[in-house]
Amino acid sequence: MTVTGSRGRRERLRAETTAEIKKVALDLMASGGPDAITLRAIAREMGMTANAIYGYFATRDDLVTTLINDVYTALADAVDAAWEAAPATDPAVRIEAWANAFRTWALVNPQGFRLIYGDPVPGYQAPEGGPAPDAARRVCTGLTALAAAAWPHAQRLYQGSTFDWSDFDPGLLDKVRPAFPDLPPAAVALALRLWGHLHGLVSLEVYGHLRTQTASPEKLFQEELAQLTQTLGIPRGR
Amino acid sequence: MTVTGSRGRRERLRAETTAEIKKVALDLMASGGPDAITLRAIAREMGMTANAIYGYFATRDDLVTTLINDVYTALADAVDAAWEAAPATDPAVRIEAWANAFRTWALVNPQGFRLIYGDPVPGYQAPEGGPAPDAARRVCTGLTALAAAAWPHAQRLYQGSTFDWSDFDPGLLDKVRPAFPDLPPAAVALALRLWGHLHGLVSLEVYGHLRTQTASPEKLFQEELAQLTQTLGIPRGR
DNA sequence: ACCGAAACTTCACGGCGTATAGTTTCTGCA
DNA sequence: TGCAGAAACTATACGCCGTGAAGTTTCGGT
Repeated sequence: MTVTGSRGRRERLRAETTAEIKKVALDLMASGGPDAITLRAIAREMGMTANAIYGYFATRDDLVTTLINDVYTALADAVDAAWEAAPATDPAVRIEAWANAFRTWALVNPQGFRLIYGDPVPGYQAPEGGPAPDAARRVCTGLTALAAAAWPHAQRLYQGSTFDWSDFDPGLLDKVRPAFPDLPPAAVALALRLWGHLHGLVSLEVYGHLRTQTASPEKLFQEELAQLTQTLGIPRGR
Repeated sequence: MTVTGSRGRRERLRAETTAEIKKVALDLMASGGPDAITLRAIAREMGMTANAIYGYFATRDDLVTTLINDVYTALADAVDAAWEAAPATDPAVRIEAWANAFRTWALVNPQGFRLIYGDPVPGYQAPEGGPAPDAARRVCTGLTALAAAAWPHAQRLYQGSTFDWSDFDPGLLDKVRPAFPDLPPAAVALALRLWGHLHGLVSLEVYGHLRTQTASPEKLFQEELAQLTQTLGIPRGR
């Protein structure tokens, strides 16, 4: 009956319901794709009416934005964890760990990948600055860590390049430059190019465009990684 | 009043209406994204009832499949034309022409790119073997031409690789092997990897994921191409 | 005990794909 | 030339969707 106890109960119930809405939405997405995320289906699953959800999320797009944030954060956690777990002494292994974690997460959560990187849901309009700027930055920062690990060996590839700090988003640089003070602009460009390599193969695979052409996307991806570390000039072994 | 004249008229009207449906659908897509492709909106635009469209396409998905085919074919035409127009004597220029045509087409037709490579339309189910197998194969074959042009210089990168013909789709190989009889399996793997590189950067750009990080996706892409030809060991100039 | 807010329901609107049935219009043949 | 039949199209209906407005229930705080 204390003030905090009472208000705490209200808030706790509210938080629980919010969590259940998100959980049900993610379950629906996992089984039926992002398209299956509908307020009415969520409410049905929860034994409520669709309008009850408006007490927790202003619009469906708000809910979707929150989901994207959660899912994108989970992806960022996964790749960060893989990076941390790999030995800091072996850049090649670390880069491959990051990349394999990225691909594996995408294959395990294909609908989540679509939610983040594809057209999430019919008619969805992302908010200003993207639906999950923080998670996106975390992934980008992780990529920059790959680039930083590779940079001592790879910088020779960027002799003639003309990248400048002004080519990149200040918000990204705010996170990246303090973490890697010695890195030049070209290394950030390298990070984004790495992203392109990985994203391209993985998204072709997730969307089924590779399946029609090859039986072994896995082999393709591992070959990509092998060539990548080799091209960047990263020594293998400890 | 001849038999052929009469039947010709019917068929001509039918063909015209079919073409108008597709044109209106593509216009709607261009202005409102793939989501805007709805039978009711198309019919509204044409002064018809939505159900009238069922006389021309069995379901909405059938219409979408046809659209994907048309759009994918247009993309294939664009990249093929760029490839043909570039001098056969300079592989680096030819590869860059192909890649730039790919990116340019995607930036000019972002909604088309989404239609082909993303989740096309709410609830759309692609038919067996993909919506546009021929166009997809054409693009893949074009990529293999890039790989073939690069192969004499790049094959050293695939010394230890273990690719086999059985790793790839027979339907793809039927088109590719006659055209490039001397090419080993690893070269097809290279083609798919090239696809990944280009697709990754372009799709990140089209879906706005790069915009949040860099002001110059163009520079990034050109750098990618420069490194690509360099890595593959393709000599520049004639 | 009671007030007020929060949580939730009910009803309604317009949009969607599409199945069924009915209507108009045109073609080809006797 | 007239008419059967097919083709083109409309009307109506069903269940799905997001969402707004208004009404009802529930419950913590005084």
